Amino acid sequence: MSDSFTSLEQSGGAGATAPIQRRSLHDELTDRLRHLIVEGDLVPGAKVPEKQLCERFGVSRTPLREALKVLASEGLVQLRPNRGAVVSQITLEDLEETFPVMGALEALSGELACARISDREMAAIREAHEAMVEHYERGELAPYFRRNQEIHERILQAAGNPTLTSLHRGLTGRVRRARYMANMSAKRWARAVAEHEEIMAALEARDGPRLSRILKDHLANKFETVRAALLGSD
Amino acid sequence: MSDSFTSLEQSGGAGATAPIQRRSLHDELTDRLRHLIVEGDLVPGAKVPEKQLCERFGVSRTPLREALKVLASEGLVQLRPNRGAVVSQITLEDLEETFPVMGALEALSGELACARISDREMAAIREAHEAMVEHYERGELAPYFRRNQEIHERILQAAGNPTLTSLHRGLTGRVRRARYMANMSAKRWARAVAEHEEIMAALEARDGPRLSRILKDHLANKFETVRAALLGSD
DNA sequence: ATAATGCATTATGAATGCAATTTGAGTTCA
DNA sequence: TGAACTCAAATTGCATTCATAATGCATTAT
Repeated sequence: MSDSFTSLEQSGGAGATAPIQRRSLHDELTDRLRHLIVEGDLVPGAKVPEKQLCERFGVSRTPLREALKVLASEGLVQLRPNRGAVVSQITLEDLEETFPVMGALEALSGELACARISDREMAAIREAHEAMVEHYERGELAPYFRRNQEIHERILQAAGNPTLTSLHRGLTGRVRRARYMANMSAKRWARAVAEHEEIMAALEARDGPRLSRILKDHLANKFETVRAALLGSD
Repeated sequence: MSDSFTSLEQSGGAGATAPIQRRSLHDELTDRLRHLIVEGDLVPGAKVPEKQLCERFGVSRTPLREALKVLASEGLVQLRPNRGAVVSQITLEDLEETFPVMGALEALSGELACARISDREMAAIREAHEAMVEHYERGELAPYFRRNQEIHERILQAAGNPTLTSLHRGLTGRVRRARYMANMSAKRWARAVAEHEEIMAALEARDGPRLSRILKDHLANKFETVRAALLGSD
């Protein structure tokens, strides 16, 4: 949904002739607030006091409120009339409906990526994959997740469909706040890595339908992992 | 005395005790502007002068500008710093990347709908389908399209996934502005109706995977129709 | 003591004001 | 003629102000 973003970075090689990047305050604020929410600095359910944030960022309420409207349309905050904004909670039910959609989007990304991916992009994904597997073998969870995410993002990128990327990014932002990664059973982790081996195989074979299927299943399993983590079972 | 009091509260029928619902201006404005854009009253490429719209709606610039920020995040307008908003153009390239995504979303909706649809919903879709076919046979294009859209919306609804519905609605809004429906060849029209027969068959058989496939193909064909209409060929 | 009421305080929704930027007509100069 | 410049008018971005609704607290009644 940040299409307005791409339109900004249009012309200009580097250097003295490059247009001066001037972002409007509301745009900058939207990004910063989104970051605060997605990264968990503003916890779900917390009120979003305008005055306090205005002082923190040194701006007036006008651009801040504009930013809140946008974040509300993204589903990250809820605006209660005359009662201010709260960081929206993410429930298990939300995840239950979000993951299938992400699965469908990723499945499409796999199909498109197989048709369009360049050797350079393929190499980058292969590299990220191998780094991820190393982290797995060393039991390094956080770096594993970063690489994991990188791989999925790169496949999205390779698909070359900004609309698709944008929708997916929005859902990722919502889901990431669930912070489920802490506990994942050894069994589930092994399975995820095995699936990633399949992903690589299908991608390198440019087998779109197969990659599509694997990614969809992969996301479904990921949801099961999340569910288990949130319920404390498994 | 107290009698008349209590009787007021209790007898008041449906509305009397229901919470008074108030909408904020920006919320109302967002909907109205979105409608103006999606329905083509504001043509793509046109500037959106704040002052003029403020007078038209009788509000100040603040809530209007908030609404524009939201519409920009939906991709319906573009905000150029210090230069105001324009209704974003929809290019063939945009459609080319939007339709596959809509296809993926509708495919998912078909799969979910088959698993969850109620008899009542099924009956409503069947009814809309038959009305649509009648319009086809009479060559009534506009009513045909309305019913067509209704069917796809009802399948979405039956899928019972608000996130999915919401993303799909956003894409529909962007696409509808292309106003391609004017000219559709008899051949393409016949094919679309035939596909809808298949959709009904798969749905009534609760065959999720099949419906999923059909819907994806249906959307792909729809894109071809749109492309042909926009290029003036076929 | 507990619950209900009224009032002061605070926060939110929207309008207005002001500085900065863009736009475009009119003018100058090649 | 037309390209470039000047400057007023219009438009936009943001801050400030005003009006209204919500919240917290003291008081009162039960």
